Amino acid sequence: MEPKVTVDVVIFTVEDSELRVLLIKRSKGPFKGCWALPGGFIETDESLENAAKRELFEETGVRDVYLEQLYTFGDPKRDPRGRVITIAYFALVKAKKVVPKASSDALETKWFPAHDLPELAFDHGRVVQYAMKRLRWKLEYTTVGFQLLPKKFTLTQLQKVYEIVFNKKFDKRNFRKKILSLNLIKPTGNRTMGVAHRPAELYSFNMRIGKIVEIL
Amino acid sequence: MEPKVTVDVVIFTVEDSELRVLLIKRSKGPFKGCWALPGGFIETDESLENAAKRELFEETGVRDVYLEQLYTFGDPKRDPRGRVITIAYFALVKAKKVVPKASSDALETKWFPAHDLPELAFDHGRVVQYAMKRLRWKLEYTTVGFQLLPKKFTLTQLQKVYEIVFNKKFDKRNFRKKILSLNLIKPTGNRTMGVAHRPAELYSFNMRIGKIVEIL
DNA sequence: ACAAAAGTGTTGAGAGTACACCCATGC
DNA sequence: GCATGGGTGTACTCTCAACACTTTTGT
Repeated sequence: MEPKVTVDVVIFTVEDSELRVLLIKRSKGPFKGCWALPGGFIETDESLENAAKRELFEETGVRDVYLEQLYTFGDPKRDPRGRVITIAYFALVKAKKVVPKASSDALETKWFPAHDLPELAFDHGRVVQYAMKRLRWKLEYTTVGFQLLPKKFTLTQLQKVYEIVFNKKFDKRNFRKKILSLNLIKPTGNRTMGVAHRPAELYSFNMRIGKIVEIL
Repeated sequence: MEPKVTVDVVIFTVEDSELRVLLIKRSKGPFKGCWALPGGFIETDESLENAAKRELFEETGVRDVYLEQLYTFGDPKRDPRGRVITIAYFALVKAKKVVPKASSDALETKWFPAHDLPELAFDHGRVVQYAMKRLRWKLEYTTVGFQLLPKKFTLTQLQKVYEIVFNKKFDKRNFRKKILSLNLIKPTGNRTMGVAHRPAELYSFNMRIGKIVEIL
């Protein structure tokens, strides 16, 4: 008896000073009506990464975002239908690009605050916890954080992303000193406009979009 | 058409000042007669981790060693028989404990130097490369290194493990200062005996066997 | 003028790195 | 007594953390 294989994707974004996860309300199968991670069975002749990209696109309409394999969950009892193994991925998207859509699997698709999730189907609660641990690690030791921001961004926006993910404040001067010393971003010469205070310099990431650097 | 699912285990040890990987010579199926990682199909009602432990025990006769999930490889073309997804694990064992055995899958079981491997079946070459990257990382940021040593060990033995895995020399004084400042090990009061030079203090790991600590 | 966020330097503590000699034992 | 690995301290550099005020804009 062969097991079935699915991919599930933990899709993160930062919006309104909050870390959010995209969930779907299941329209069929076990846990019908329950919130769950977007995902589905892999197709023949489709690599695991492509399956994850396909699921991501079906739920959010975005392509070309940061995506990495997270962990494979295979407890024999994790799905009441029988043996189902899931390869979990995690993705970072820019909030504005996403148009959550309903699909054949989902009655509804919605962003939830990562720190206040509903009960999830299967072992998806554990999967999200694991993804958040990985996200913190990645933000600390690589440049994935830029994936959550638009092409041009202010240092304050960047700092906010870090503060939201780590759920703690950083010192403004130290943060800026550290970031600038890494030579990963450069000022564009443009500034924010129409704000009721001093305008901020807009920076851009030096690397080609999607390139992730380890900063150990 | 459901995919098949296997687990493969990259088993490392350190012996004779060398990092080694355990390989089997395949007795059947594709790549018959070729060297490959130990592994096999998962059984119904067996968790992924238990499947990996079972494979490890079948090939080496050891239990209760360090084992962690590495990555899942699922390229549609990785196995000529059809769609086979493999969940790779990596394990660290103490060389002396292992009695490589032949098994139903293997004509022969042998340790190979990690830096001089033969051509491997499937995509196992890539799997081993990935495992070595993870091993270096783990050794740098956690205490898994102790898994490769006997209960009592000298600081020089410990340093050798690090030098072998990283393939570079460390300064003796700095290494000892660093290790001792972490308070992970304590002197046992015993010393090496019968050596043609000054005997060395034997240390032991503070934590219960198998406990891994992050040292970020 | 006032509210609101942008921007900017210095100091002290701790960690990492480089480096050379004496010690205890077996033969 | 000599060969072999065991064991030890100091000085410099660099990174991280703590800390407060001035600037620019819109209203």
